[in-house]
This record gives sequence, C-alpha cells and structure tokens, in this order.
Amino acid sequence: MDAADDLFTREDPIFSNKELLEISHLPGEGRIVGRDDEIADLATAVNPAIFGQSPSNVLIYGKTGTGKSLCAKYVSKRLVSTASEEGVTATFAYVDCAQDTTETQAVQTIAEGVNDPDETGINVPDKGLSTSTYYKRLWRILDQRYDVVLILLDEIDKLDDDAILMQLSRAGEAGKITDCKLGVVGISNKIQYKDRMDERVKSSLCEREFVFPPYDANQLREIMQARADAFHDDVLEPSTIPRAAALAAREHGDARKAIDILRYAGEIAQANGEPTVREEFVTQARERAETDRFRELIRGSTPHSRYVLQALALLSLSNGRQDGFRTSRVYEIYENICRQEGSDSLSLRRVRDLLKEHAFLDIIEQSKHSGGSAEGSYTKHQLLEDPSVVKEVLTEDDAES
DNA sequence: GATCCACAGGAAGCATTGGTAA
DNA sequence: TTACCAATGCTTCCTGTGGATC
Repeated sequence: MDAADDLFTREDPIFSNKELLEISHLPGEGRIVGRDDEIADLATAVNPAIFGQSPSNVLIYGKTGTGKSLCAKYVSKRLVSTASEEGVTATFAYVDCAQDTTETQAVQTIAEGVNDPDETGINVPDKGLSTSTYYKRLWRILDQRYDVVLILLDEIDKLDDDAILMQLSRAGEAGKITDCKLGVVGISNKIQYKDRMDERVKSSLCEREFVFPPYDANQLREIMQARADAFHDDVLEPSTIPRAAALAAREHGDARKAIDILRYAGEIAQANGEPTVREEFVTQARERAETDRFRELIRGSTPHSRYVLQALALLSLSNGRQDGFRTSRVYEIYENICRQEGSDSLSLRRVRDLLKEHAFLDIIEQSKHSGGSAEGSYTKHQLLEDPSVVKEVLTEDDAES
C-alpha cells in the first residue's frame, strides 16, 4: 500500500493552479491586460443586445495571441449576464472555424451550442443531415429560446466560403427568425480577409471593425505576472518572466506563445526536480514550444501530406539556405520518398494542393516567380520551421505508427 | 506582336465512408 | 432497409499566366 502511494506525488512542488496557464482559460475581471480600450469598443458595438435589440455585427482583426478571442468571449459573457438583469434572455455561441471549416459543420456547432433538447424537443445530430435541415433547426431553437444571440466565429478566414455569413447576417431580414435578434462577431488573423468577402456579406457583416495590435514586452510581462499565481510562492525566479516576455515580444507579441513558454519552463523545472523555475529553462521551453506547435500542426495529416513535407525538409537540409524550391523539384523528391515507402505517388496536381494546405497552416511559405521562355510562372516553397525539427518530428511519428 | 511552354489552379466528377430519418 | 446527405481524397481536363525569344 505504502509502495503504491510512493508512486504518485501528492503535492505539486511547482504549480499551485496550472489551469491558469491553459490556453482555454478565460481570465476573470482585472486579469485581461492592455485591452481596456478594445473591450470597451466591443461592448459599445454589442450594447443594444442587453435591451433585446440587434447588436452590431463586428469584425476583429489581429495577429495570433493578441487577445481577440479572449476579449470577444469576455464581452459576450458580460453581455449575457447584464442582459439577464434587464430581463432579456441572451446567449452566445462560439465556433472555431479552424475545426468547423464547412458551412454545415459550423451551423451544426451553433445549433448544438444554443440548444437544450429537453426544453425544445429538437435534436441536433453531429452529422447526417442536409445543411438546410440544420439551418431550420437552428432558427427554431433561436426563436423558441432566446431574445438575443451573439455568434462568435473565430478564425473566420478558415471557412470554405461565405455562405454561412450570408445566412446569419440576413436571417432577420429574410424572415428566418422572428423573435430572436442575431449578432455576428467575426475574428480573423488575416487583415486581407475582408478583400475576398462577397460584397453583400461585407456590407452587413462589417458594420464595425477593430484591429488588435500585438502586445509589447511590458504588456506581456504584465500578462504573465497576472497568471504567476499558477505557481507556488517563490518558485518563479525574478528574471524568468522578463526573459519569457522579451522572447515572446521578439516573436510578434504573441501572448499565447508567452504563456506556453512559461508553462513549459515550469514543466522542465518539475521534470528536473528543481525547486525553482530558472531563466535558463525559458530558452529550453521556447524550443519545446516550437516543436510542439509543429507536432500539433501535422497531427492527423495523411502519409502523403507528410512525404511532401519530408521532401521539402530533405531539400532544405541538403541545399542549405535558398529562397525556396520549385514545385517540380519538390515533386521529384516526393516521388523518391514514395518509392522508398513502397507507395504509389499522387498526381502533381494533388501535391500542389497539399503544398498549399501546408502554406495555409504557416508550415511553409510560398512565393510566386516568373521565369522566361519555356519557364512561365512558377511557385517556390520554403519551410518556415527548422528543417531538422521537421525531419525529427516526422521520423519520430513514423517510428510510432 | 506572336509564339513558346512549364506551371498554377479552377471546375467537374468519382469512389468511399459514415452518418440520419423515415 | 433504403434513400439521402456531407465530407474527404483524389483524378482528369482545361484555361490562364508571363518573360524571353523569334
């Protein structure tokens, strides 16, 4: 019995409340740093909702880790509770469009999120229904249950098309819903997103637009300081947070990355049996954050999608620093890899699409070039990750599978 | 100005899988 | 059980691109 007890550590010597360092953690009031103006602007835009009126549709831009989703969720939560004090039934639905990329998946997520089958008697299955059926059920749920609903579409640029935006932004006008008012908050990392929107969607969805600037080193330090009670007292050495903030500020002011680095630094200290989180662990944590990010990006990708990346990594490793490799060159190496793996290679057309998918996930960068006679226009591809990290992760995954 | 030609990428279609509703 | 639907992963076909060359 005692031996079994020794197997586990009853008390964590480093973390007192690790939840504070989770990406999904929504900080309470006073813990959101450097976003007072943005929160106030957002609240003004959706303010009519607390009286049961239509909130403005909003589009929020900003790079990764600038607090867009955090502020949108925070304002939505506050809106729901304030509306309730005014006797208005409100809610919000959150859709991660990176997960739900198609119109059907997104509508299903919204409908499921706002539904209570016991109350409405409406069932919203995960899949199997036509898109129009999901819409019909969603409209019925909204009219039955709510006066106002705010729909947060995170990473809206990852949606396949604008169809859902058209439906949501015009649901009231089109008479799809009669008792419920709808507001849409679109969140995008890409400022150019608006350019490719349908004109009709643009006019109704972009009533208000906000741009979230990246955090500077001081703000990042404050953000991390605000979550420092994730650790026990005196565990964080004084130089740890400033060092992590400086590193993250250098990399585009990404708060998410900064918090990741802090968490990893704590885990490294824990794994080494150290009583404190030292500055040197921050550097190691940064490397681990990079590898983990890449591992997360390629998780679940098909073997051929990996072979394409492997081809690019091999080219990068054997040719040193170049401004990228042409599709035809990547395809040649990819075909060799397929032969080694004893697998039939996919068509060049398909490989072009796979490369484009990797570029979309910011794993590689594509650049357009023009040759001359008999060269035409072509694309060059370059890994954004360290090629040796790519090779290592792909090899270790192959070994596992 | 016409031609060259490797390459990019849109469109259409096919096979398969995995689900719901009646 | 059957009809229907969405999603995925792929191929084939075809048109457009663009700087050098004739």
